[in-house]
Amino acid sequence: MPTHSEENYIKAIWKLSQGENPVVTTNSIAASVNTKAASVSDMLRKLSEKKLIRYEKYQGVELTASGRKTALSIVRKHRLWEVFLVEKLNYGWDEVHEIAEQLEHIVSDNLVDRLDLFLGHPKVDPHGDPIPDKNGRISDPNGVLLSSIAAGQTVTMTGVTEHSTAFLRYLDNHSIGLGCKMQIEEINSFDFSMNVRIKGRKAITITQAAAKNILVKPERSR
Amino acid sequence: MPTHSEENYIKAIWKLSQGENPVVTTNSIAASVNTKAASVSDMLRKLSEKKLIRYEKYQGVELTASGRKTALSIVRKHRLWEVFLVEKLNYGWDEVHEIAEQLEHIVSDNLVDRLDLFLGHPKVDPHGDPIPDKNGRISDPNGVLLSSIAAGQTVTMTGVTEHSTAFLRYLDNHSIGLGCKMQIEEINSFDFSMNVRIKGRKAITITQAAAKNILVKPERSR
DNA sequence: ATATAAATTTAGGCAAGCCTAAAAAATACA
DNA sequence: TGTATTTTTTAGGCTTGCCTAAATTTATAT
Ligand SMILES: [Mn+2]
Ligand SMILES: [Mn+2]
Ligand SMILES: [Mn+2]
Ligand SMILES: [Mn+2]
Repeated sequence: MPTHSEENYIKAIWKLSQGENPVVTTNSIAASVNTKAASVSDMLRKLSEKKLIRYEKYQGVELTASGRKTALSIVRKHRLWEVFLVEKLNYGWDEVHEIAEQLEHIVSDNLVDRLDLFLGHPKVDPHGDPIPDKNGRISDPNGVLLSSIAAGQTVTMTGVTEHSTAFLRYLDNHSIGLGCKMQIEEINSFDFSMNVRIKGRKAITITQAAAKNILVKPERSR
Repeated sequence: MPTHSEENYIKAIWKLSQGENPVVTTNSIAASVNTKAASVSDMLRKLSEKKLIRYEKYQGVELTASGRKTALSIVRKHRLWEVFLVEKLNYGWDEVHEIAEQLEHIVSDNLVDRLDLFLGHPKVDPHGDPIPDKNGRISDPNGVLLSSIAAGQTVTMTGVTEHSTAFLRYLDNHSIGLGCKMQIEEINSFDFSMNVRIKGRKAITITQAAAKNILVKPERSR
């Protein structure tokens, strides 16, 4: 059984490996788990001995199959608990991360199964991130960046790529959330901000910075 | 903030102090938290420095007001999570202890408040144990031992004083649970076992050993 | 009152996780 | 291609929480 701390490292490595490059650096892990690079080196040696990562000194690190399985089990718990907090305890999607960060370490396979059932087998968490199944299978993030959509298209919001409280509150304040159906009316050619109309509301402007962090699914076109 | 381990010690000391003698011994704590007496001595020094306990070497230990408050906050979380597990996730009352033992350490006052609300402000946990309020006020255990009841009386079960899986399963197998209304038909003078009829079922025999661990409330007599 | 036994504390040590400072390797760049 | 910079690892140390063995205190029983 990995320790609380090992789990945090494994999850961090998994997250960092989701970008283009699956090989993860010591410094990026340190930033991610809020420690110093020296502590990361210690931990990498340990995780390597436990065969959870492949590790060559100075060459970065990659999860093994076993490490990936561990990571996905933690991600599954994290996201299911987030659903619980939002759906059952009425938390806002900007408030749940810290608590889920703790709850993800509760050890009981059976508990996860029952929680999943209680929540109705949700497919995504409150941020639109897919929830891995109990075998560690996870679907691809569903959507493309809003910033890549052309004027005239209609899209439905499916997720965010940035989870900061500031950004999520910003979306709340503009009443933008998962499932919003919106039409891109115009893209300002100066700053690439978008004029967007959300189904039956007055149009709003979304800066490109924001649009780069919003995932949407285009209306199936013909 | 107390650590995970400190919380377990504080809660153990509180539990042990609930008997007749509020002063708790090193060995009893060791047994309770599954460590050795030497480790307990270490921890007592530390808790004493933090003013959570009053501690005189060789003289046993007592919680301070601050320690008691800490203990009751953990107990509150433990019992609320047990209610959640039984009421919402359909666990049996014999299955929840280990998981609640972990969940009780999740840090978030707000979470506890919301959980309490979600559960409908329960007054007792699945074992009939009272749930402290957010200010650390806790009501007395509600009931007297079934073994102290005279033949002829009618009582309602309100709790158990033993939480082992074996005992709780034994009660399940006899369909004895919280809220059962039962009439003591006869007490066998040889072994003090009780013939008990549960409202509308055939009579069963409860050994004195079992009756000593069952809490009941006598029907208000005249 | 002693002697023995039991309970408790102290001494010394170990593993996990973290840290800072110094050394070493990799990379950038002139 | 060699030097400067950045990244990473190693060395040495600290705290927490645990352990065993030894010392000390308290309780029990002649
Ligand atoms: Mn975490
Ligand atoms: Mn999420
Ligand atoms: Mn616990
Ligand atoms: Mn309970």
